Amino acid sequence: MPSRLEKARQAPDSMKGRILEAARRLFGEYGFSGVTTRMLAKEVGIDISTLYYHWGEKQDLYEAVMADLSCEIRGKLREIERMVRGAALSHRLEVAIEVMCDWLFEHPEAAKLMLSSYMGKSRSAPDTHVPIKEHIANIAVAMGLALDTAHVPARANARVLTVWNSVINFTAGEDFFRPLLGVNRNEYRSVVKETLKFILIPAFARSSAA
Amino acid sequence: MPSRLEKARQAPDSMKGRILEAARRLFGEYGFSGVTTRMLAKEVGIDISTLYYHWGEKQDLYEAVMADLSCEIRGKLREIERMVRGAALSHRLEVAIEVMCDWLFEHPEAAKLMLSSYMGKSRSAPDTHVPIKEHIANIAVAMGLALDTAHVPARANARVLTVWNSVINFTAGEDFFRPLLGVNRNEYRSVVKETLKFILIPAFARSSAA
DNA sequence: AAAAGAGTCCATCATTTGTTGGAAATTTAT
DNA sequence: ATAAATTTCCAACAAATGATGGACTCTTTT
Repeated sequence: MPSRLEKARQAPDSMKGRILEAARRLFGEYGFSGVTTRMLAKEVGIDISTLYYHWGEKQDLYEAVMADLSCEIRGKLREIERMVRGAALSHRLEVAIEVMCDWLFEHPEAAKLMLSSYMGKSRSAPDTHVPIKEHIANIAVAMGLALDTAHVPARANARVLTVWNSVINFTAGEDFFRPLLGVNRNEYRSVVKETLKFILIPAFARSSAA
Repeated sequence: MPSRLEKARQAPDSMKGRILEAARRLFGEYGFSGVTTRMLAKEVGIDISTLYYHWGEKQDLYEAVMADLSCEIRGKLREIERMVRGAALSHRLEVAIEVMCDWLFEHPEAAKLMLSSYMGKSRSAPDTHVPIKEHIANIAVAMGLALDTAHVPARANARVLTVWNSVINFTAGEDFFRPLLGVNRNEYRSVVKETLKFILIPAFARSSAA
């Protein structure tokens, strides 16, 4: 039996990887309690016990999904940090919004999983939050809102969180917001990016000029 | 047996009202699938069948919760509209943020319910979204982003949605964000308001001056 | 006081759900 | 080719869950 504490990424064509991928999609769509082991097995096209064989209990699988996601987010943020290092603040923000939106629009489950991780308790106790705290602190420093990641003022963190949340929201909620705006997929994506830049950049540009 | 299509608000001391209140709290906290009829009954301190007697199936109760919430939101938005009618745009925004935050901080389940209504599908089909579309359009007109509620550009709606979502997020996610900022309840509330005003007002003030 | 009605609870049922043991099938090693 | 290990499926179980019928209690009406 394969280890359940496996940290390495799963090959997407392996059974273990296929299960993880389906779990991510379904957990993102219906939440932890909204997904049954039978739904998962059916989605992958396998028997329930095969699922248990690879990942153990439902909660273990959920935790694996969150750990995997967390790892991916961390990588993405580092990538962005590398891209904008040394640039002007408004340019940094613009690139960050652009890149995060592009990625999250292609992985809406990721945004949904993070949202339910922030907002939702579950009586079945998968308290596996994505460890976003460090990332927020890093971004705050990168944006010049703080001098050192160990001492970031609450105000600075709150400002970063506002940006972060706005991106997560529009990507996670596309199915609900897009009909509301009456636009197609491509239009939605460009309107969202435009709006986020329009709203978020001026505030920070001003504070950086001051 | 009382009608299940009852539209009027329930007296908060009646059994039907107490059940609705508990349902709102629990559905907000754990989501539709995360709440069992037994949890609900226990929360109110009654038997399961009493619950069924008053509200029928679980889905009916959930829909009642959402309808009630929707009604309350509508009232709150009208109240805000009345308060800021005729004022300058930046003042309108400030008051709207202030009042909505105050109310949602006192009713965090409301914010959580709306979020899960936007983001989450459920296989048990309570597709009862809060009809936010009209409200967003009204706000857009009130903010001078559109001339008439029937023809609001997607851009305008998207901007209003950004504001709306930011407020919802910080109020719904207090339990997660507050430890992250390392502040107490009162500090959190004031930091959130300050941050929202700091970020959201400049963008609109600029566009209004142009 | 008696009857009618409304509200609550107990016991129970049928399904769903998480989970497991063990047999069959498939792959890998010898 | 044969044995060993790995992977998959079938069948089943116990607990949890949504839902209901009927008895009991309390209030209101006549």
